[in-house]
Amino acid sequence: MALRVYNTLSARKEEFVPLEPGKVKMYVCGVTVYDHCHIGHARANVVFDVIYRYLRYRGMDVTYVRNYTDIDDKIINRANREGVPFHEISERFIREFDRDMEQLGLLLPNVQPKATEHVGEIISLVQELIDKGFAYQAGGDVYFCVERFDPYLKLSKRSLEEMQAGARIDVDERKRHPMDFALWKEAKPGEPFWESPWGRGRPGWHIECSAMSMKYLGETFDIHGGGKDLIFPHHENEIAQSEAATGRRFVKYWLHNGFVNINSEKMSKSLGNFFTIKEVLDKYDSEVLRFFLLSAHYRSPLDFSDQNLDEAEAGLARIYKALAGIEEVLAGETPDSVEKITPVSMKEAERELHEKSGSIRERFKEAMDDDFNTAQAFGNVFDLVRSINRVLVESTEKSGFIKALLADSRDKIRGIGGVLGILTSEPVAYLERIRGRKVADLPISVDEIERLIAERTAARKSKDFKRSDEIRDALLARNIVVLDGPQGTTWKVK
RNA sequence: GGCGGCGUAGCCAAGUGGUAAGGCAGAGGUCUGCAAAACCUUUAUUCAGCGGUUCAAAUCCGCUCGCCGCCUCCA
Repeated sequence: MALRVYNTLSARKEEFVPLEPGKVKMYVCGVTVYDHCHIGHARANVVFDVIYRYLRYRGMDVTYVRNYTDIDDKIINRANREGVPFHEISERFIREFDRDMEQLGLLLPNVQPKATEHVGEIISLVQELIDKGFAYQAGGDVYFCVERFDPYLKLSKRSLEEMQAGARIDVDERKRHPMDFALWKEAKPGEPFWESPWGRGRPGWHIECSAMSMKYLGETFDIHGGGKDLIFPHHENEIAQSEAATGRRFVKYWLHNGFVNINSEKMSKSLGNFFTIKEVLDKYDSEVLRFFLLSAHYRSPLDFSDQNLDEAEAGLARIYKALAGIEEVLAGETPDSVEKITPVSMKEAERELHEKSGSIRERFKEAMDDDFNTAQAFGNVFDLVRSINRVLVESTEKSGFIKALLADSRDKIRGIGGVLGILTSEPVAYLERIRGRKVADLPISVDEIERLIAERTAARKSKDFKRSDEIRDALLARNIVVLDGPQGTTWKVK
């Protein structure tokens, strides 16, 4: 079965055929480093991280490039506000970005180029556009001439007339057409600058991505990704600059992720309705956030709320609990491969698990091959989790076959988790980590809880259920739920 | 104003022509000293509404209502 991806350019799902068999060249727009990253940035980066992982899982050799735009008006504005050099701002937020992405468990791209380290390439590209008549100098600025590039707006599927009809576009008499955009900007006094054939200035926004993507991936490459809000103008302008310069198709597949919403409204800086990654990770485990971000299809809007995060936490815990249950049964054993064992007979639940475990990889591939349908993939995983739980409870005698079957299921779930960047922890450790995080917010210590539970266990032993229930109620009143099991009593935070 | 998207159970969310995945929450049962957890069963004759095409539609077409996005920096 073939991988199919939704291409913004054609507005339909297409079979994914890399330009060079077995090799994928992928560029994703990173961030302009002038502020902290919010959950919207987290989504974009997690989504493309999963796409990167999945392509590799599918056996492709992927070259993944993600840039830092480290020179831009916003960076300069912030630097002026704080009275520091612009690179102090960009360096600070590159560090912040790197830390956020590391905490989110992202794989590192192969190349993470910075705009300021590619000014030479940018200048050459601008010069080429001027030489070919697609750009013109106006004072110390250089503009791209949109009317000269016929396919302009093919990605966002609009026309120049439509764009101007209701739009508020800054009138700049130096531009030949109101939609012309800057490739190079003249430096105002006090602003950072590079020497160029047009005087001292800096790159415009957009040109850095054309220059860097083509430098590392070639004039034509497979995948270019980013948030939906980059379709216009950023990606549209990248197409114009790149294709005008090379005369060749720039990108084969354009992939765009949907927004994170707050109360159905786009999370954005200007609305002020955003949460930074750091804030959310103070409250939720990074795997919970990843699981949440992947619980909807990447192109759909995703509503961010505490309730939704709590539900994600509960869902992820369900998977981890099943894995913990398997570890408990195996008790460190490594059973033989399940294929090598022929059971004498199978109970209904075992037969079901055998079948579901046997088909899970195929179903995962099917879901992911359909435009990276992670939500569907989770459905399949939960389906398997239910079968695991059933066997854990119903098959009281854990034969070698059952152990092998459980170990096999565990390995497959972890394998899938690896592609999605979740389920990377030891189950018990994860569950304790989550619990510890919650208990830290309660006015009770782990020591005290365990002391009370020990007291209750003693009471139960002597059949003093009144005292035992008193303790349980007292703990419950402080949000601690007591769980009695065959192996003894455990507890969790409500 | 122009262009585009979305509307599936209490909530979240898959499903683009063949008769509604999954998660959370809820109810009943098994288990338990009683609970909880886990498991089992159960919760949408129906996919915003109204028409149309078809043997067959949540899925295709038209209209209406509601929500959102882009057109300005934005993942």
